[in-house]
Amino acid sequence: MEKLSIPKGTRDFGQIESFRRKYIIEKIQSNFIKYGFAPIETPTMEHLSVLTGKYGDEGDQLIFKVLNSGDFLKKTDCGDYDQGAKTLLPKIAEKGLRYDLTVPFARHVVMNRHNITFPFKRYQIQPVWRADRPQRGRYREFYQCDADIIGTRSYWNEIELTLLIHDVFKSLNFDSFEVKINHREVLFAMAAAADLKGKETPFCVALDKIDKIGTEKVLHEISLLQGDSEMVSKYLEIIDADVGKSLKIEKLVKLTGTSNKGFEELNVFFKNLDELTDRKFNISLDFSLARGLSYYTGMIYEVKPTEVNIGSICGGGRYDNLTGMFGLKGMSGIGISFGLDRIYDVLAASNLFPETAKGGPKVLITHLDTSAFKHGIKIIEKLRKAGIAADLFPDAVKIQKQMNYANKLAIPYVITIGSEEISQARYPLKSMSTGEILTSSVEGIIENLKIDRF
RNA sequence: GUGGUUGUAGUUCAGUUGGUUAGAACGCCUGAUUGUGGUUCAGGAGGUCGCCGGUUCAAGUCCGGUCUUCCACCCCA
Repeated sequence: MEKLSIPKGTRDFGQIESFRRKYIIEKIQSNFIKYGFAPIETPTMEHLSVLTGKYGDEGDQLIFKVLNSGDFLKKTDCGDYDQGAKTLLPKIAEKGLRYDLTVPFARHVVMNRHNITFPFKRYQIQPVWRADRPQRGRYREFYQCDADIIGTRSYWNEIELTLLIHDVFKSLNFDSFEVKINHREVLFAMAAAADLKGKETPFCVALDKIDKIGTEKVLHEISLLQGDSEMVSKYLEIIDADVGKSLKIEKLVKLTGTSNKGFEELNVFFKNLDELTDRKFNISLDFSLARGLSYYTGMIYEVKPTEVNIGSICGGGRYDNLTGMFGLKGMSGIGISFGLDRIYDVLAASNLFPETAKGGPKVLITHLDTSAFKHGIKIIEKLRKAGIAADLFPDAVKIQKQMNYANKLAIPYVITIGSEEISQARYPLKSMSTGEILTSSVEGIIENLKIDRF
């Protein structure tokens, strides 16, 4: 028989991993709720017509397609085969696994537009699938945690989501991250002023790589686009300049000779952020930040860990016409997406999971004979009613084995029951870390466990 | 999608220019130890060397394919 395995880029999560993932999800979710978002869920599969064409040609290739059920070759003939995959595909597959949560969300909004009250705030925490080649921090199945506000253009949305980013990472005790801000309109102005109109995308893609490949190579890559290289090298100077945000904006306005609403919105954003909150932020204005997804039209942001090299762990931005792809125009919105799997990797690398994020019982009841086991059932009922995660060792085996079980599972407390305990109704509560034993009534044990006395 | 890389016990890894019965450490199981775990000691189980094919008297070792791992591109959470 073949060796058992799981598909490339997918993973099993053991008990500790699962519990830790739940811990992160719980923190993100409670912050979403605190900020007034309510959940929705969408199906794992969407029609390919919903998914394709929304992520660019590259993206379309990375969508997992679902083969039609039954005889999927029924609608095809030899000619289709000769024409190649592009012709054949729509005839054998009409569904695909969702690639992100934003496009299904847009579809949901358009489908339910008459029942939705705008502005609509929803959050969504579900897995997505990409047929990418796996790498560090890059999986074929991974979770996104999205929060979007759609149907409003208020400057407050940008502020609110920024505060949300702060609060989420704060609640995870994680502070070595940097929030980067930019604006799509500013990028367009930069491209236009450098004679690169119509080549915005390759311009942005090249600019975005500045951290990775350095200014020299970025300059070279952009020079291949045949724009105004001198202008571009001045951009790079401003990007590197160690000056305040408003001055940076001012310099770029002067250089490009244009001042569209992007520049203005950035100014307003930073001014408001300073006025409205005393939260400590590592937040910067980075004119090289581009972000891949093409549907963004306004402010964009990205969160990168500063001490772990794993790419971005959170990103988002404003889009003016997300639902336009499904025929509903004039619906502005803004969204954010936390990458659960990468956040997990970063917290693991930084050793930031609390001891409590491991699950399992808090106390194990061990027993010396069958009557002790039966008595244990009564005790465990009381413990569980009191809300204590408790377990009763299920088999009649030597006490060493039972202790060993508690030890292996890192169960912090053990109660041992024998004939003496039954007759006196007092039980020894042992701390597995210190070895100390406290003997008391069941009520006393419950009290001790609730406050972690020792 | 392009280029490279990895695969031997549950885990981390040895394994010489192809040559008898493939090793270690840790982990696991049993006992020393019939009401209290972690230490120690003694013993034990566990591998068709990723899979398929080829070269050879002989393949864990060489060759081809395939899958997998990780990495660099592309792109991205």
